[in-house]
Amino acid sequence: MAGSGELFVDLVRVETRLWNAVDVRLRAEHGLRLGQYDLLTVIAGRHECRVLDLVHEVAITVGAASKAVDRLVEAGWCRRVANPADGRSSFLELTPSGVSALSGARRTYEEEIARWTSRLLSPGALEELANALRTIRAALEAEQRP
Amino acid sequence: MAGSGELFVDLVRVETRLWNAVDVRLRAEHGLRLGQYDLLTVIAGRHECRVLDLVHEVAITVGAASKAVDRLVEAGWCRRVANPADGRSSFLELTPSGVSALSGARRTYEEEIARWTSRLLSPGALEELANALRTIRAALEAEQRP
DNA sequence: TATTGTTATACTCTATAACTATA
DNA sequence: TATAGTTATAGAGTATAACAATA
Repeated sequence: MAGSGELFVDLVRVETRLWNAVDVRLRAEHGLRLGQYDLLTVIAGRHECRVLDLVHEVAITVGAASKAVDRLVEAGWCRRVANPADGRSSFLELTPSGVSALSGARRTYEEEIARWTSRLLSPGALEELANALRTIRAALEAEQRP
Repeated sequence: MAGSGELFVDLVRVETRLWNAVDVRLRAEHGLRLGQYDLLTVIAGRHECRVLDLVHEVAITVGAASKAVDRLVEAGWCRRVANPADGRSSFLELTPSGVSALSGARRTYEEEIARWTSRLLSPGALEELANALRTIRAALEAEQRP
């Protein structure tokens, strides 16, 4: 049990610094924040994505998600379309501009992450890391699921 | 190179959810936020800790660090003492109340993190994960060093 | 002139909760 | 009554920059 705390500190520091490194490049080269890139990717990857789906996937509050979507809409990358089955919610869809912003940013995103992962670790160590993170993520989401 | 993006998303989700899980328990059981626990640990672990040392260790801005220290002082966990060698900066020190808050919180912190790491992965997988994170952290800090 | 730290502005996110509309 | 989402408040973070004090 001792030592897990150090592991967590390393996890937090890596996440913070890697997030910042990717964010700096996305903002400079594509005018897109990493948080927005993240949301656009979730919207693109779900069939009928609602605000609450973003909340559960990204683990932010409903209010923050609602305002973040406002900013995506304002930037022209996303729109709300009526949900015919439930008048309380809308489905979120990328606009053509959103699709193109996302695909332009993806190259930078993958490249910067690869600099600190696949170019730094052996294929075996990378695979182990990916497996461990998947395992922990699944356990956390199983318990924290609403 | 493809697939590193997924790894990063898992890293971010694990960090967010694990941070939240620990933060909830620390606030409920010890009246301490995880961000404050983190700063107090850094201060406790450095001989003559200045505000700029927090900035470099935790990767926050100078303004945020200065205000965070104000709140630690206000809570009675920390004090600024004059730096005799440099009148521009102070050394940060834990008060007895800060030392006891930290040691009380440490048990909860280690226990909650262990739930999602050492109790979830084999000793070998845990060791691999710790090594990978240490490697990536060292590389990021070497490049981002001020 | 450069460094350390404080302070200020504007924006984003947090927790929390009131509120509307719909199921 | 419960759920989906919007809106509002206060507190804490971000970026950015002006600023004071000291090196």
